[in-house]
Amino acid sequence: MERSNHLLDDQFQMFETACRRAGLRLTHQRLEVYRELARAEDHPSAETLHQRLRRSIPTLSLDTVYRTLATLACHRLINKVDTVESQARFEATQHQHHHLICSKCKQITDFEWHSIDALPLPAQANEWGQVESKNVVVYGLCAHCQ
Amino acid sequence: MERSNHLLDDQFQMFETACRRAGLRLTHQRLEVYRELARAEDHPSAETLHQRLRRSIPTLSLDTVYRTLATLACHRLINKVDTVESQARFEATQHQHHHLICSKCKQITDFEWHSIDALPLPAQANEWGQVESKNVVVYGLCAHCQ
DNA sequence: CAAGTAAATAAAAATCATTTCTATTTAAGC
DNA sequence: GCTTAAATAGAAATGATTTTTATTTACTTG
Ligand SMILES: [Mn+2]
Ligand SMILES: [Mn+2]
Ligand SMILES: [Zn+2]
Ligand SMILES: [Zn+2]
Repeated sequence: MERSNHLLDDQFQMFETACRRAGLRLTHQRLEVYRELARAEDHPSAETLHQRLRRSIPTLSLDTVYRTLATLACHRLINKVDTVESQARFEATQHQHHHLICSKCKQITDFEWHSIDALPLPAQANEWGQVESKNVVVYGLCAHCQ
Repeated sequence: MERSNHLLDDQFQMFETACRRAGLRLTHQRLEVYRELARAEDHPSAETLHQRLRRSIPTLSLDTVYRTLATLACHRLINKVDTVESQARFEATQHQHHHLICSKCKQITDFEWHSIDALPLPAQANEWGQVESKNVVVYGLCAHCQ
């Protein structure tokens, strides 16, 4: 289930290019925050990411993690995930997918649903405005929490 | 587009019954918080609701609004809406629907999509655990913000 | 490959959203 | 009406995130 290093390297190359295009400097911290998020499969919060990164960059400050995540989300290089939780959660992947969220343990799991992706929105939605994204959020109890 | 007073009255009767069943006291504040939320069509935050309610109940405290919303959400009498925003937003309606969220003005609009409601989730989701809810969140720019 | 410069960082303080604490009030059962 | 546990108001505390400021650093230009 884990993405290959090769694919991650590709993603990382694209990230550096995208930063340059966006006029964002390639700082050590920024690269490492992105790399850690890209490696993660659990939609970590800023705090979680900070804890993980401290092992390799002990001086990294939490506000830098927050600032970096905000900057990257603003440039659409990462996504802030919709949840009902107090801590915001993030992901680096750009592939179209949806979320299963456990009401109990708050774990967020990706899933694919191509028939939805292909289905056009109802007329009401198109009249509303210009659609940018369309995602399904499923709540429930994961197998582990039942 | 506004719900009739008759329907609101019905909803309100059901709310009182549900509170009794849940062992929740029918306090003036609780009834008014619910009534104000049921009347609202804009998925207000706790703060917004508090501002509106202060007109009629000047002594109502903000923490009571927060506490009440948390209690009612816990008993499934209202919903906390999934968003990427910092302030939590709420709705009283229980009918199955989905959300259009404007990335700019953050306005949340309801829409219906019956073909999705009827469509079974992919196998991957059913293996994940016990599903409780399934909602679509659409981001984009509303007509007004374009 | 040195400056020069604007952007980014670390650390601390501030702010915003929400929760907790405590004394007081009140709904509901008797 | 009286009792009692639940709910409220107001204040203080907490948790998450943002802002401020002085310092450092990536990238430009000569
Ligand atoms: Mn995801
Ligand atoms: Mn709604
Ligand atoms: Zn779980
Ligand atoms: Zn808008």
